[in-house]
Amino acid sequence: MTISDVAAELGLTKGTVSRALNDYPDISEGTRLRARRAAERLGYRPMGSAQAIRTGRCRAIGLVLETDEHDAHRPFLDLFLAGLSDGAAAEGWTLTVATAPVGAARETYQRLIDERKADGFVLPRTKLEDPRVELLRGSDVPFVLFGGHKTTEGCAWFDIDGADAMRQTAHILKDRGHTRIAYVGGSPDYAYNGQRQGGLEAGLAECDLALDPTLVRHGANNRAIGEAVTAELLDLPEPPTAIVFAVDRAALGAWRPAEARGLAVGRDLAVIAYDGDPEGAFTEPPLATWSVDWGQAGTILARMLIQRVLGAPVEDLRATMPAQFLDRGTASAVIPPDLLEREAGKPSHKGGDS
Amino acid sequence: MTISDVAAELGLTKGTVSRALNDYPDISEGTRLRARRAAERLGYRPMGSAQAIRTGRCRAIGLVLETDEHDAHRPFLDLFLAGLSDGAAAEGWTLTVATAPVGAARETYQRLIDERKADGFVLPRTKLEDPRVELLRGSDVPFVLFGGHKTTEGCAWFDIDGADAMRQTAHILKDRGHTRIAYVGGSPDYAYNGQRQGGLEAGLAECDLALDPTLVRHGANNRAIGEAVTAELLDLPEPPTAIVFAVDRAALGAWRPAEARGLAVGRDLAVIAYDGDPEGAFTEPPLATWSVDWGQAGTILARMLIQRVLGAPVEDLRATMPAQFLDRGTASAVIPPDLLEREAGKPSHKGGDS
DNA sequence: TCCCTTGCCGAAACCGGTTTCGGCGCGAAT
DNA sequence: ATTCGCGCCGAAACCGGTTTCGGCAAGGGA
Repeated sequence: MTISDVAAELGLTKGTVSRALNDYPDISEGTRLRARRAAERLGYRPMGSAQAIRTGRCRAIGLVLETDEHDAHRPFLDLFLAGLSDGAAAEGWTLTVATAPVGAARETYQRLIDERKADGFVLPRTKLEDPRVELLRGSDVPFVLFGGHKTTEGCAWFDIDGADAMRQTAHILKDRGHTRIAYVGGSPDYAYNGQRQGGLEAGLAECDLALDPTLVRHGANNRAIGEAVTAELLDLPEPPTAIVFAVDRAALGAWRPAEARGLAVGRDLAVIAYDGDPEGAFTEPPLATWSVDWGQAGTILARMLIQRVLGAPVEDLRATMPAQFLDRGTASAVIPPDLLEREAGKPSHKGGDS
Repeated sequence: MTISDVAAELGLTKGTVSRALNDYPDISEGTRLRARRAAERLGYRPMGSAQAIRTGRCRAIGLVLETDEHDAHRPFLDLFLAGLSDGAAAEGWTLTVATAPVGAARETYQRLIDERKADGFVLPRTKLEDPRVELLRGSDVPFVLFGGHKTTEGCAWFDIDGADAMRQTAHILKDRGHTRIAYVGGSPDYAYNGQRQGGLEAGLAECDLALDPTLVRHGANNRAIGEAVTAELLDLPEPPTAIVFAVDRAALGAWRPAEARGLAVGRDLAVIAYDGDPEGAFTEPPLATWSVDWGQAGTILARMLIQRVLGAPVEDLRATMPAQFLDRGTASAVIPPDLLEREAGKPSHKGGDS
């Protein structure tokens, strides 16, 4: 079923039908309707490749997933893909997905670009220094960043407002009596790390508190490192009463060292993290965390990229989305006010450790 | 950089260059080489859409992921995609991914077919009764099943040999002294369920054992149901000493009811499951399970689909791959031989339940 | 010498759309 | 009665490839 078939059915030329279906102004309303009905009735849909050749657009958004990073598991990949797919489908676009070892990503992008398998790209997990940005900018291919970058000049971007989440985290912990609050960051290659720490510091400042440098750690992006760092923090002469993790998977490592020191997470030690990893729902108590709506993020990114391909200026294509706080058990550790008053900087909950 | 540019560079016509690059027999070896070198040097790559319009193939394999089933999380989706992508890239193909609510999948397929965004489809998680099969067969679109189907006539398919895994499971448990072995199946809509149960029965038969119908349960495909079923089994007058789960996520529900009855998983109760879910590595003790190499499965499926699109008969496109046993802690519960001899069908490990 | 292969390439049609250009027919303005 | 403008559509070029067809030149056999 081609456009010529539709045209023959109507006694028109294919050019006219094409213009009718694409809402050209030099087509009478009657003809436009007849064409639309005939296309519908005959089940005609334009072949993507055929229009791509003339319009230069294949109406596909590209997504290259970099495999390798073994600690970077993706529990939300399906949701993210669903969001992207929905956003694309809403405009009649589709999704071209490829994977590449982190080193060889360049060739993968290049092939997709050269063969015109995608009109632009969504860049997930952008790093502060990200070779993909230079590559795409150099090839003059539209793209949208998902995450921060050292310079966003000339870039469209989308991000979750992790800074604000952490700012609110400070208030939450302050309201529950905490003053000695530790921060455990993730991988320093990504912008989220600085953003979340900065947000926490800003929030603490609003509470007339400061982030104690001795209570700050970095590079914890998995459970094992999370355990080590938690142990380190709890063994300080003045250990924190609350630990804020930049990454859920690191926070999952808080239990063992805490229990080994006679502390119950959620009662003696408050833990708040970020990501909304589903595993956090199965801990005891469940992990309080800031969850990200990956589906909606995908939809927004798809929409932004399509706008970008269609010519929207990058300045109009920048947005953030708030994370949502899941106020679960690990955040309910409260420092009683009376304790606060008489305490003088000493740990208030030294428990059953030897 | 189009083929005309390459032709101009060489003083040839684009038709000649096209034939040279596509190994037509009426091109001299010298010209073929010159064309190849020039294309390489100029960085020419044929635009996919342009060749699709004439050849009828866009060199893309389609994958539609059905969202909805909230219990069907996909911890291996990234690996599977990587495998598919690799297999596709090896032949110069790409991957078109879409998602759809399970009910509306039909329209999604139809759109991809009509717009020629894919030359064929990989059908993940095929069910015994699967409307996708009829749809694609009716539209005469090539596809490869990943999983069993009520009838594989006219279908290319690939599957993991879960039956053989379960057959071996029977031997493993028998060798460790177990005779009262329970089977907890997953969703009956899928072929794997019957395959795994059948494999277990076959293996038991080889050990001169039979699967006791009172120790068989069905429909456990998540942790909550796994807990309920485990509790039920352990409360039987003659409880099993080993439970075989068709699905890891159901097996994760074995711990709570076991501990509530004073039984330690891996010591008093053997558990063997299937899937290789990463969460199983973090239980105490870690879950013994049959793991599937999703990456390689994807690569094979991609290769098979491409062959199918290129005209290979379905009879040549059928294969299975073995699962690999991860002999971890939960399988090490052993029934001592002496106990076996003097016991008379009574539970040997009734523990601290009231 | 003539004819018939054979190897090799140019020319052009073709795929299924989009887009440009030109012209017909009609009503309104001069 | 022209002329002009405008609405509307046909005709044809065009996009970047693939594929078919025809023909030229060299070589071989009679």
